[in-house]
Amino acid sequence: MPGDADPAGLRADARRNRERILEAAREVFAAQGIDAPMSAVARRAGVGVATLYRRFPTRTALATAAFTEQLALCAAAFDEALADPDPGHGLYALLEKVCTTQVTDRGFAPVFLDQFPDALDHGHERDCAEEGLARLVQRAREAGQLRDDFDPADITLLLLANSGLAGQPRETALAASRRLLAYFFQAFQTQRPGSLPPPAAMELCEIRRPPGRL
Amino acid sequence: MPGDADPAGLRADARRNRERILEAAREVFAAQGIDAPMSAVARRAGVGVATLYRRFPTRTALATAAFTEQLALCAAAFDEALADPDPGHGLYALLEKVCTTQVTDRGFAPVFLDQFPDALDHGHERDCAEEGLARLVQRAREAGQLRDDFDPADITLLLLANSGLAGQPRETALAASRRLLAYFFQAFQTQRPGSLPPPAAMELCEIRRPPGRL
DNA sequence: AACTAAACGGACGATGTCATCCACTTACCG
DNA sequence: CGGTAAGTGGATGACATCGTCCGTTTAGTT
Repeated sequence: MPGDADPAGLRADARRNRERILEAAREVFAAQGIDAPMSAVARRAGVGVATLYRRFPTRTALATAAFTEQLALCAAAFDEALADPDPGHGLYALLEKVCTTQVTDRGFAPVFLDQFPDALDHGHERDCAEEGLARLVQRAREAGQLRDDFDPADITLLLLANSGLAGQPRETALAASRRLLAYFFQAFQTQRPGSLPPPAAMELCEIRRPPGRL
Repeated sequence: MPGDADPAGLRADARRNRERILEAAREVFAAQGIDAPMSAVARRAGVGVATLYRRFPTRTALATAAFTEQLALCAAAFDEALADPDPGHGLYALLEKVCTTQVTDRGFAPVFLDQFPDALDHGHERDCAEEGLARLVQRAREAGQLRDDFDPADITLLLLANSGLAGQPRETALAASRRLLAYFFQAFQTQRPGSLPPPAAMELCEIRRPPGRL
């Protein structure tokens, strides 16, 4: 993918502008959502649109680069979760981290979901993330911290549900996300007599601009 | 609001076209989301854009009119829930109905949430819907079917979370929604030692085009 | 059948975004 | 310094959608 070509090879001023663009993109995307006008990003960065397009040929390239840091944080949380001796706690901490970011940064959710589970890969082999997640779930289940009929797809379910909270004012969304997570985790732990409806294999990258403004 | 002026006063052909437009709007909105081009609706209805705009001056007017039927169904479910001798069951049935519609009809969620709780009003006095919902919750709690720290705002939370599932393929979304609802209800019923994070008072009508396409 | 007001639909100007082009500027190297 | 390639930014054309205007068609009446 162009746009993330080694920034070290750039001239000093270009590298400076690249950073300003990324910062502007984070701000604008967080505030207006992922499909804010490119020109708005350029204006905020104090550069011309040409500079923006030269550095990041597509919106996707820009968004991906802009949220690399957040993605890295998620990946780190993923590693932590895998390393945590208490798998249930590790899983919870991971999901809390991701949910918080999803709900705080307006534009992050689409980027993240689009890249998921690659997003959590972060230097691991391909498919390692998905596998690691499965392992995390398995360990938590064996530790008696997840009900038997829990399915890894329920993670996806949680993340999608959480993404529905984005767009609320920041504090509200944060509070809502935490309560949602708490509800979910209590349900994840408590086995109940009746069986659950079957899990659905969701296409995470298929997140489409659902709500839209009225 | 114009657009829903008594259709009975219209000429026969105009009334016919009005129906075709509404049907087309339901189809197009369901398929492409609420901000599909107005011209697409007109084309599908087999009328010119002028006809569309004459009948429904704004997108909101069109969307509201198009989903009136679904809104009425929700309102009916609301009445049923209030009448149900088993308040827990009534509440569940109501939410299942709303969640299913939200997830099935792409464009319904924004319209519904924008009108909520008016949407459930349906002939009652203003604020009656919200009050009725509170009563429903209260009754269910007294019947021991809801935990003590359940908050009416958790209904909102559930609806928003469910709206995050829209945009998935129809069958997937349906399955996911049902599983989500099951998880939620188990959590709603099961009191647990630790306390929940506080509920957040969410602005339902503040649903903004969050995800957007990457 | 003839008349008229209602209804129609395509054309059109306005607006906003995208993404490229090109003439000008500037950082870096000798 | 001075040369030059990299970098820049605004102008620009392509494109899509919006919402209105207006000449034409048609339903309903006499």
